[in-house]
Amino acid sequence: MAKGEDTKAALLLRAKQLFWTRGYSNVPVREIAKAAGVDVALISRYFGSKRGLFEATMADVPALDVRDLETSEDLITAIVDLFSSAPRNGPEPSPTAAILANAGDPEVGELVRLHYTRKWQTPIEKIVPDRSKAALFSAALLGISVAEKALHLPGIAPATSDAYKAQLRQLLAGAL
Amino acid sequence: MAKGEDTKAALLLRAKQLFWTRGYSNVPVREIAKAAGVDVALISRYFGSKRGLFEATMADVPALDVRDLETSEDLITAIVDLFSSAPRNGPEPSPTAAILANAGDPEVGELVRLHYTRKWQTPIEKIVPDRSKAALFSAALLGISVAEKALHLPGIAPATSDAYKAQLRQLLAGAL
DNA sequence: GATCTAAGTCAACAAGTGTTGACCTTCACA
DNA sequence: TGTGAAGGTCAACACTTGTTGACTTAGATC
Repeated sequence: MAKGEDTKAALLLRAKQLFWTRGYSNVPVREIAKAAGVDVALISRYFGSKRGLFEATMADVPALDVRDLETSEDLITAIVDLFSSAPRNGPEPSPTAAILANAGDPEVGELVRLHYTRKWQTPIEKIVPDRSKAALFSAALLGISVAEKALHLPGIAPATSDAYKAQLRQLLAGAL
Repeated sequence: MAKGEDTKAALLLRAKQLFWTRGYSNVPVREIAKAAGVDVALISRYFGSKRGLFEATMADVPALDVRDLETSEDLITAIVDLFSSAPRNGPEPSPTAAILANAGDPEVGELVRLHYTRKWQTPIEKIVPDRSKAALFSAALLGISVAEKALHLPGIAPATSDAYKAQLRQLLAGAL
């Protein structure tokens, strides 16, 4: 039973992998369907449209959880942990990559930017009341995450390294 | 005379404006030609192909000039100056925006990433010998520039403000 | 003025796009 | 066994894409 839910989930997973790495308009729906082992028409059936499928992938991204955090120091620790604990080569690519790949897209760019502010910047502002500082801080974080997980720039060490952690912590502390 | 050069320049300018904000594959060549007030076929004639035109826009970006810089302090000052002196609403969008909009593109992504390392990260490494630190530093810069010039995120003050400059300087200093 | 070349125009092409509607299959339930 | 719906398949649609080749125009050179 509930076979439909399985194909829905398969489509969603493949859509994340493709949309978030290559960008919304660079991925034909036929390719998503093929990767999911499913017919194209089912995308329209289950998600209404290609855009509907994309929206579903973004809706699936959890917001930064700051409920247990009090000070800026807590925030930095949490973020360094987050960066070093994230599954490095899992099947689901980083949502940060989604920003890089889609923020410029005329069709879904606005949606992506909205999700970024809602789920990342706004929570940070809860801990860092200075709006300008919080914006700068989260922007720097975005850059680092993007460079590491989407750009694959040379020179960025694995985030598990202690030396890297220390450098990251130092950079973040300087921003607050 | 040299009317051909004029249309070439017009095409290049419009291509920058469109490619760098919306991304390579989101911009049809017909739209570029229309914006330049020129026939589509001239893109193929003068630049060989759509991709050739894109490459021309990237080749036009100057590298970060670090010849007169010695210390990390010099570098920070130069960058803060660069950020606050850049024409904010000029016709040419920031090359940083080009990275955001195109780094994920399967067709031109590699080219864009190459330009980023060549023209931005490598010069920074000349001043900041620690490769890992330099990478983190330039990644943070990328994020800030992207957030300001391409994402238009809320909360990022105009870079001309003295308070913003001070915050930026502090963040950068923390990274080095 | 004739001639040659650079510059520009136009229509068409082949390929790929998202979406739809008609059809088939499977299976629980009466 | 018959019926209904849910899940899935297939071919076709209207549209947009980058590129090309044949054609026309403008300007300099002799």
